[in-house]
Amino acid sequence: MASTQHGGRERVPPHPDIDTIGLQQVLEALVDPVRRLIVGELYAASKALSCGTIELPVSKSTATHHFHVLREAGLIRQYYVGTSRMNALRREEFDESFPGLLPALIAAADRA
Amino acid sequence: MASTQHGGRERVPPHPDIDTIGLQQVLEALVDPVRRLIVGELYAASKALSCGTIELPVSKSTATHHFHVLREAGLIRQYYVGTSRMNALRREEFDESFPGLLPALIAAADRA
DNA sequence: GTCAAACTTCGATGGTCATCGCACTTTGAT
DNA sequence: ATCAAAGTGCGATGACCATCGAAGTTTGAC
Repeated sequence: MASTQHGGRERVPPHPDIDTIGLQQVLEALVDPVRRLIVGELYAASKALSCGTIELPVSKSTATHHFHVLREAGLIRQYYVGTSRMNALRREEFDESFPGLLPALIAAADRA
Repeated sequence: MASTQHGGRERVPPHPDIDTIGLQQVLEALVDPVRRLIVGELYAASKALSCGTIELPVSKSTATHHFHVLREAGLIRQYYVGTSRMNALRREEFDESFPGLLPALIAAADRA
């Protein structure tokens, strides 16, 4: 009865324009260590990774929440491949709006 | 009866070594907009400012709390001059431990 | 010594957020 | 058509934190 082929909600919610995102939102996203872990993995991989590929110290539902926050903050792009949800860092776009921020954070994380 | 000339607690608590400070602590400090406002003012002033000099949209007791957090995160140095508590950004020290982070944040804030 | 100025400290309060388990959906394979 | 895999959505819960007012402290001025 229900829609089988994306009749209702889109499978992946819309991604925000980076212009509409403020520093506050970005920092709120990146202040969480689990989310920084995700960003770090995506940064290191330099390619899209499925949610399951990234090992996180939290439950699946919590992980979903974190990916959601990162998407809303303009940090990652998400799309489906089969049953897997892929995540890619919006590296260049983000760098245009917040120059130097991501590299500085990655460097600080690596130094530790 | 009580100590008049710093007999008990020090007037200004000790400042942490920047080496002992992690990225997590720094981000927790800078995620608050009021604290970023303080940092921004100190950055722009390029000199120490008393607490009262910086206009903040919060009560005095809350302001005290924010300065406390910034000090603990290694971002500012505090000392007394008379009854005024002065605050100076630990700009160069901080830059050594977290290169590029402060400039990136200031730039992002200015862009808005 | 008295007073005001400039902060600090203390508790209390309220809101926000990370976390979880469980039920549900969608997809691909058998 | 079944089944397993991969995530999502939904309360509920607990912790943390920004905020305030009121009382206290320290200093400089008169």
